[in-house]
Amino acid sequence: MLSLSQIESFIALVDAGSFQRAAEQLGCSQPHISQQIKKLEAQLGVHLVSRTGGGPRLTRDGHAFLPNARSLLLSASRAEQGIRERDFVIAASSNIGVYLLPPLIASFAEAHRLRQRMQIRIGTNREALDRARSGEADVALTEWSEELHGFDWMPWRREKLVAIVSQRHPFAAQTRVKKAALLTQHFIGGEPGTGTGRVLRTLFGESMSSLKIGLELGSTAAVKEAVKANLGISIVLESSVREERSSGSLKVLEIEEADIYKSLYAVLPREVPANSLSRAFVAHIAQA
Amino acid sequence: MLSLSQIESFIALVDAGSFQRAAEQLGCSQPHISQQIKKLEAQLGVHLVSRTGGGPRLTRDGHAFLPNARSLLLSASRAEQGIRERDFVIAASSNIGVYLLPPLIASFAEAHRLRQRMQIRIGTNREALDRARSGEADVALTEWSEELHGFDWMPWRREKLVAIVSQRHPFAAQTRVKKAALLTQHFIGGEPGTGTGRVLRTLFGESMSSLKIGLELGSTAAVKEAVKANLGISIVLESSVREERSSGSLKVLEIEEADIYKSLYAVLPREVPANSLSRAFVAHIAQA
DNA sequence: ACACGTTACGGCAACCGTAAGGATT
DNA sequence: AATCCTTACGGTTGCCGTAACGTGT
Repeated sequence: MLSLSQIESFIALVDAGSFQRAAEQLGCSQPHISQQIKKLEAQLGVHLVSRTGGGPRLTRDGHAFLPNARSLLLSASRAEQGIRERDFVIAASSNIGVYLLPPLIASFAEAHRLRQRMQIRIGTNREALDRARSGEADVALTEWSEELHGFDWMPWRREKLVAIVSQRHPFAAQTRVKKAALLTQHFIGGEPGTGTGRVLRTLFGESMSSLKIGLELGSTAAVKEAVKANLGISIVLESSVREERSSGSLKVLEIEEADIYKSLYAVLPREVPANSLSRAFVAHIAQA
Repeated sequence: MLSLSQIESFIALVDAGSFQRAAEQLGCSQPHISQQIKKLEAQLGVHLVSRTGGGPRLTRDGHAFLPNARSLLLSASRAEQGIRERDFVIAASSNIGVYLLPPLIASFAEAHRLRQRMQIRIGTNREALDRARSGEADVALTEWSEELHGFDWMPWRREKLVAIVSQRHPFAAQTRVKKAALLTQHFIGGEPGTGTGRVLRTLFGESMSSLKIGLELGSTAAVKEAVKANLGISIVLESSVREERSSGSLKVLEIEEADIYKSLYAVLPREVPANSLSRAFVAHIAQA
């Protein structure tokens, strides 16, 4: 196995033009350079430098090896650097990533004078969790969580859920709606596994089965469009319809008899130290 | 300083999916893998893998490091390979490279069943020597040589020198020319430092100064064209005008009173072992 | 209880320094 | 004689094995 310190000695020797100066350059003794080069030559099975007077001279083999040696040392330092300059990656469900994250990221980056670049990976809740699990992301922000060995998961916000209907819907004139009334309507579901189903289950309990789910769509954006087209009603995060509420393109109804909230979770590897950026980020969004 | 064997352990760990299998794969003990990874992590200042049950899992840092680690190991093996597959490089003066070398190379490659590729670097004699000296070439073939510390130089052929004149030249009808007659003609010189000057000096001795050198051109090809244009006469290697002699575009005259020859030299580093390809090549061209 | 990784420990080799010995100018 | 590299030598370090110990399923 080649050794990088031997390569380093070789490069230093070439650049310095003598064993002595190479030793000074690397801050070691001169015989050490001799040994390193000798080891390297033994390893490669060829002579790299000729020492026959008038200073060391690269042999043909040495010349052939030199560019490879340089690039090897370079990629080594790049590999070492790279790990400290890697981006900070947040995996989020689309709801969170689209509607909640942008301002949080902005304030976090400003508060921490962040020099690192940040990336957001938006996907389903499942994908976000998998990204944290596989190490592809530093932290996952999801709408539900589960026990994962080696991972901490903590709620960082409670988001209010509201019912939405189109302007032409019978409920459009109301600002509130009774729980029971929802059961009479065609219901449009969003991304499977967002946890909304769980919330509904706790909300409706036994009567859950009488809920008429007409459409199951892949994203909140799709759900909103379907509701605008008056295909049914839905329940979404309040913050995801802020825009439509003020423009009036959707009617937003508070659900009576029960404030229903969905907790949002942050998931990150347990071994991440308390003073890490990941933990700081979670702390930041939890208090924002 | 990063160590390649640590990187190797890391890659093996990732690929094998467990410390034990990585150890088997590398043929070492399992605790050794633990240590290597731990060292590597200490070196980088980050955790690369998380061991919290269910098999090792790459952390975010581990993921970021992985591609760099792979490429590092790859370039290391390439650097090691590369030196064994390097081309065999011959530096030659243009006369030799152009007029003598091609058939020699062909017969050498055939005789040795050469798997290596060969390269020829054609230049001046000075450049050829410098290329051998710097290690850019395995061997230099020149028309003269000098004492170089650490280098062997040996004559490998005596090439006959002949005078050339144009078809319209007064000497064109002759097949031989007297030494003294050359002094009456305008003389065209070739590449400076080819050694022809030295040959002429031994040929003419004291009368050298009466030689009328009209043109000093950069290459033998240029000299031949100038002679064809009847701008003067010249003295060149016999083998460099074989073509023109048979086509009649130049008249070739033997020089009377003295067979004049130029010795051709092979120069190669002294440390090159006797069983090397370089030595074999020199031996081959010397007896061809 | 079992599988898997870590820690503890010991022998041995390799590292890397100082000091002495060639070789070349 | 001076300069530069190599060789010789010794102390320390670190490698890498076996064996015992944690830890999580």
